Amino acid sequence: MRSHSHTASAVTTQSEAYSPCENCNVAQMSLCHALSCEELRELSAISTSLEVGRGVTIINETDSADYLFNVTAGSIKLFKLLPDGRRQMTGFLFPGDFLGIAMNDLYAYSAEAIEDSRLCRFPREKLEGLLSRLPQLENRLLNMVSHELVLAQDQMLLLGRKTAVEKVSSFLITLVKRGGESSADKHLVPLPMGRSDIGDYLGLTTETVSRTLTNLKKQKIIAIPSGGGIEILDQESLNELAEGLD
Amino acid sequence: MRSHSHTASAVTTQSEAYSPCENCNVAQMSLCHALSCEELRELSAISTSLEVGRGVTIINETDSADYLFNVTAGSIKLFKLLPDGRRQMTGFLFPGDFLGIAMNDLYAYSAEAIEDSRLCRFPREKLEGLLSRLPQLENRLLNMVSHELVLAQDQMLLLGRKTAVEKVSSFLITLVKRGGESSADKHLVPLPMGRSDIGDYLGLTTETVSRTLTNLKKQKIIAIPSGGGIEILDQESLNELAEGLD
DNA sequence: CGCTATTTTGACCCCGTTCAAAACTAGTGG
DNA sequence: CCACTAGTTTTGAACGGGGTCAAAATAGCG
Repeated sequence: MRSHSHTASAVTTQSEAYSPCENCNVAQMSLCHALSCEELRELSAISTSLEVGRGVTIINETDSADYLFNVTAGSIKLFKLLPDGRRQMTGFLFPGDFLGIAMNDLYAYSAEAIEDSRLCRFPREKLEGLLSRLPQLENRLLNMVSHELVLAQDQMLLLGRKTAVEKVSSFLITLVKRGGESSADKHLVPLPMGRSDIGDYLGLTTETVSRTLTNLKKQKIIAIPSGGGIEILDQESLNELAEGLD
Repeated sequence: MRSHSHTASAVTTQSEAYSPCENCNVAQMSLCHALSCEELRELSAISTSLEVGRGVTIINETDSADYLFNVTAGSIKLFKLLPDGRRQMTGFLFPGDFLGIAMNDLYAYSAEAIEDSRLCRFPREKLEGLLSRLPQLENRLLNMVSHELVLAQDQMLLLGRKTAVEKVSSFLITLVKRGGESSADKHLVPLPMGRSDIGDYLGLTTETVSRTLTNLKKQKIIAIPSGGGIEILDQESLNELAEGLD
């Protein structure tokens, strides 16, 4: 039905380098959080840093799940496909997030770089060996996965029960919350992904996302500056729209 | 808008008894899986067995998340609500499943017994103490949460991109897979929850669920015997319908 | 600037919702 | 065993939010 053919070049085009954990910019938010120096050394010993260009496929749904990843720069999209090409985004990842969750040793989703990105890669087998020896690390991973699960449940509520406006408003709000610290002006939200990606994340079509954004713009709740991103003009209204309070 | 007012009696009506872990019927599928005798003894020391009647609320979204639970008998529904009453089921639980995932020490969803059920309850604080001393247990929990996350992602695909027939067919198939071992005749699936619960799980209305089931019945793919449950007559067709292959 | 991909806008349509009523089902008590 | 009630499920008819298809506008880029 629809085609998403960016996956042409498969899992290649990845330049490797010695893992620079010492000056990692996301250590506080990533897997590595709350590890001792010694533990961090052990973890860094099994990790590889790699860069991927925009549009490059990092993992493929149903491929053998040999690695776990931690995003250190850029942004990544996760998605699942139906046989006829319909696509559902299961998440957008930013620095500090991890990916590679598996089911029966197979990846549960595909992942692709939205823009040029950098990742930290851990061989699953070696990491699991470490997990059994470093309870801190395992606990950290448990917390991260639990957090993911809670977000997934929020997304179910959104997908199953919210209207188009509510979906788009909710989406903008989560982006604001995420990029909170990083951006100087908290009200200008970067939008590295395209309308079609957003649609597939919210269970809408590209057209509906576009129409809804234009409506919000007409109501002076947001502004859409050329050059990408969305400016939040009326966060209060947006919050209410997101929860269906009018 | 809509009301779901079974929650009248809050978290009461729970008869407590000394935890009978020794003859637990779900030890192999639950948290307790893969623990040594000694570890099991420690776990059972902090657990309380409790029974809840049909319709009783076990936990409430946004309540302080003081306990984790393991279902040992019956069936439980998990859900989230929007301010105006719209409801999204985030899961149905059966013996062996656990609940109590939290976000900032608050439960992320409400839970209610679909039928008379039994649960094993663990105080979160004590359990977390155990986790740091029993890596086996923490690993087990990590695996269970990861599994939940994968299922949640499947559900996102369903909610965001599948049609009504595809949703209902997928739902029936997951029920078949779950109750696989327990039921003598694999083709008779028990349906303890009502149509409205199913609707709120699939992002549909009661009416659409009903209509879709009647259609499947007319096509001789399922049968709806009086006395509850659904009989799968043509699993092959159901599988194809679930993936949109026609 | 011209070429391509993405986004926006417009017109029409359909799947699932909504609203309403009828048919079941399960208790409860005479 | 039937009558009565209350809840749930099914069926029907009409509507509408978001999808589909198509074309115009805009952005990105060599």
